[in-house]
Amino acid sequence: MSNKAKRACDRLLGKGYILIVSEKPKAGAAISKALSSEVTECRESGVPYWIIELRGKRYVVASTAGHLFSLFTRKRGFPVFEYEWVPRWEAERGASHLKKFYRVLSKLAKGASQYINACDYDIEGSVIGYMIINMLGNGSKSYRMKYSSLAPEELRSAFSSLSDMGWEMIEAGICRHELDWIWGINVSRLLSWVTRLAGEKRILSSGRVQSPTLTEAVDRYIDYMTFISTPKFSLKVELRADEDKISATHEESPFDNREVAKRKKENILKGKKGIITSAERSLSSIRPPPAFNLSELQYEASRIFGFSPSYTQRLAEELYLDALISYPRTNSEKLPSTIHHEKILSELSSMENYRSIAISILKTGKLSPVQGTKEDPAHPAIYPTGKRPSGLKRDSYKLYDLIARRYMAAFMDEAKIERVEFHIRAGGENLIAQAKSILKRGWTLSYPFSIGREKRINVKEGSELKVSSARISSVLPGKPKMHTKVSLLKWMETENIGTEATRAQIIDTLFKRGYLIYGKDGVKPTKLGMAVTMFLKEKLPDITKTELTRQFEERLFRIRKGEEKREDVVWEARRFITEELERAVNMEAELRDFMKMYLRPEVKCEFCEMPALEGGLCLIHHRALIGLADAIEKWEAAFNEDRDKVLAKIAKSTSVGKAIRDVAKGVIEKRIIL
DNA sequence: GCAAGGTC
Ligand SMILES: [Zn+2]
Repeated sequence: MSNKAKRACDRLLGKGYILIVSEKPKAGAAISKALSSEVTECRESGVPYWIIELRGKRYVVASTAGHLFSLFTRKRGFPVFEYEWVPRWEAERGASHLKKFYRVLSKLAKGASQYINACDYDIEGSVIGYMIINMLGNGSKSYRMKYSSLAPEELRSAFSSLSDMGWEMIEAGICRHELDWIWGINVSRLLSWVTRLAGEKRILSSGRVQSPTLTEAVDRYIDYMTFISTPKFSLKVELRADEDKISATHEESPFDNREVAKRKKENILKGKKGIITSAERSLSSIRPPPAFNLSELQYEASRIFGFSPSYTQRLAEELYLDALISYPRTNSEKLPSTIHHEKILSELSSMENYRSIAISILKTGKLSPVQGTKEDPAHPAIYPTGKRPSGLKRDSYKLYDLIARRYMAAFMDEAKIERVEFHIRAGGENLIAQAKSILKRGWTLSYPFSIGREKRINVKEGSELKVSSARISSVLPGKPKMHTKVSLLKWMETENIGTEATRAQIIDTLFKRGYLIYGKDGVKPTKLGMAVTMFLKEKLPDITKTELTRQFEERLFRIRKGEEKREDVVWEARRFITEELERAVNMEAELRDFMKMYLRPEVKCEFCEMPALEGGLCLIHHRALIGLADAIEKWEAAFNEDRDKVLAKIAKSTSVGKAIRDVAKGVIEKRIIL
């Protein structure tokens, strides 16, 4: 910025103004542009602000970059409840970029005659704006501007109907910060302390969101390791009709008993031939999926490209800052009509890859995209802005393409699929073969990632078939999948803990702390992760439950409605945590020994490195032994074989959990008894 | 140093 322009900005500021505080530079730019056609853009140390005149009054639209202040304590040890709001750049490593925002906002806030909090209209936005006005301002009157998208007409109407600051929402927001801080800092310190007593010096952490997530990963791992169920037997038959190969399944498959399956198989092989007795056709329509919210984008990018959730988030944030896509940290699956779809689509139509699709949408004349059910108080679903991407790295372009295609798909027709179920009679047995064909591609022309393959079978009623082969395989229904980063993220979403902006980050924290690692089947806990989880479960059971978040939300909601006071809620949390921690400290030796047992067990499990708890087994192998004892008779009946043979089968089966195989081997080798 | 929550 030239010195001349800078002087012009300073001169305008000298004449007095009302300060509008926005949450991010993009929002500030949008607000100033919506309110006036003559905007003076100013910049100090790289931080932009905008000056406009409206009906004889001067306004300065300024911006922060999220939270400028956070809770901080100087005190060591626990319990600790002495905290204060401080500028983040002073207190946090890695927050130095906020110093320039702090300086510009300090200067602008001092000279303002009034304030308008125009941060996102949600609980955090209320705190962000309030803190800036309260900590940096001069005490002048303040107002709230409420909008749920950056559409100019909405911003204009929000500006013309300002409300009071919304103190209840601010109080609820501050309370959220305090409760998370009190729980998180105190329990983290307790954990670190106990671990130090147990002879290991490390910084550990626990929190309302991360701890239930860790527990979920551990629980799933244990389920996976100890999985066994009653086997069933599928009977698959390969047939031929001239050129065509047809895969069919016995209509009673899977069978409970292998002998029964064997008899049927022999009947079919003996019969040698089959005949199509009937063909049932069914049509189904598949509606286009709605435009992405962040977690669906993370899910699909993981499924289709193998991107981790935090990688996807980083790429999406870069695309957003390049103005190629809209705000990505949204929960919304809705595309409101205030977005200029026609303009975006015609811009997309100038891009080679999207031309024919975008043109065909525009030709229909009705631009009413599918709407999803999920909502967001401050942002719509993710959509391309229409700006042409150039010079993007490969992965960034892949993600952009996914977003653009998903956006266009929302405007397109349903896809139509025909399924045919062929009934086959062979050797006196009834078989079924499934065919699937796509009658109309519809939206899948734009978003071809979720329709599946066609499976055509060119036969009709009365066609004769030859039996080529038949195969029995045992299956174990209900095998759990180990978590991946993205399935953990989905779990957090369904449990409604964390936010779009933080979930991927929090999962990465669990890895950074050394609680979780990636094994070949997915996410698994380390020894430390297991120790922390068991400690929390056994010694502080209330903290690992998502129930805590539910109670949190209820109390915060009551504060928002003015039915409860922040001080009372914080005081209660403080009393509760004091009691819990005092109780813990009184059992110092017990806690230390518990942690020691998990970190450096004196007596190890017969089969692994974990501590032996009962009968020489760790909790996982103990549970596996019980599972095996439960299942063994059903296996004997299903295979119609004696115990030794069945145990040998289980010890080799890759369908049961590893801990089940371990204990089966142990029983065979007479290291343990069943 | 530890939380969870914003955004660069
Ligand atoms: Zn074990």
